[in-house]
Amino acid sequence: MKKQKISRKEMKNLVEQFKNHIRLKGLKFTPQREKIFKEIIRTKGHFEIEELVQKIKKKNIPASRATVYRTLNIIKDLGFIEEVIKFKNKTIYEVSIHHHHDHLICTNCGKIIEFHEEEIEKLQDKICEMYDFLPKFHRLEIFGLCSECRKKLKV
Amino acid sequence: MKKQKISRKEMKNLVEQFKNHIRLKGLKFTPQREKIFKEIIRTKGHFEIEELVQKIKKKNIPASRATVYRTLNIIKDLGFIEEVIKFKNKTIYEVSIHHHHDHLICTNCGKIIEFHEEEIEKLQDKICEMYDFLPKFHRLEIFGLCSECRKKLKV
DNA sequence: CTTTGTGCAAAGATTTTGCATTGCG
DNA sequence: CGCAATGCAAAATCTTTGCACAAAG
Repeated sequence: MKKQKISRKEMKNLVEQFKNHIRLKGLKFTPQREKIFKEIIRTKGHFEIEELVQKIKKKNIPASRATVYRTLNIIKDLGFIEEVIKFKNKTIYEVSIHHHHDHLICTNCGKIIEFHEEEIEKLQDKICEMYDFLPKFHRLEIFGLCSECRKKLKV
Repeated sequence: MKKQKISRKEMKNLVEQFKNHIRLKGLKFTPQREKIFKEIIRTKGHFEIEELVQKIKKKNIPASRATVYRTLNIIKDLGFIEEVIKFKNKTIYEVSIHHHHDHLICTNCGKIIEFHEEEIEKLQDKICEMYDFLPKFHRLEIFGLCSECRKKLKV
């Protein structure tokens, strides 16, 4: 799975969106919020809060742990990042806008393989229609053993 | 979605399984473990730890919070309950053996609608084959607005 | 009897919050 | 300027752990 870096233009766009959303809510657009948002967006994939806090500390971005948590919640409420999954005692976030895939998660080594299957997406839409349910996003995770662990464990 | 109660026979069977598994691991089968296990199994669907702790307290089952946590982890390792999902700050467990369905989760009211779609299951198997991945269990969750909240919010 | 389990309270880990101060709009 | 955001440290949650005692096998 190739991860192309997000373009400068794309990022600018997203930050603009974020700014608008934040202002619409009567909140303020601060340097901290901008930088935290950018850090998150750059995470193409999954991330943990602690990881983010460390990254921010390392880059000398002036934002306290409390601010990171608070900002994270705002960004979540605005829908830029997705609800959390918890696996093996680690809480993992995902960036919604990058999330056009589902996951195979190895319960042995923790590896996450991404995939995308259009047919499944279609079936999901069908189900939502059946239940008159308006989907915002979804996640599909299959837990099991990856190829390597299978060999190692001989199963 | 109808929830038939688990039969006495079924329960006995499961407890027996649990006992065997636990002994195979060189662990001991204690009254606390049995009772906690039964409480969990009776939960046809989703449950939170705190809920379980309270239920146990209310029923005067002699098991401390620590024992509940410890037992929960054993039961999880043995595969009777599934990895955790975290949504809206609540950590939710699921009983694997009851879990033959997927979920529509309303992000507004928190309602959980269960569904099962054989086609999706088949497609998942196909994908696992493609990646030489051995599936143990999966979860598919679609987040969005349920019929009622749609009407209420007029979307 | 030996080894593991239990309860308790304390320690860890993670996330939230009160308050004085700073800074966006 | 006024109201919201920030930083800090303290508080609130959630979960694990050390230790002395109890109980399973």
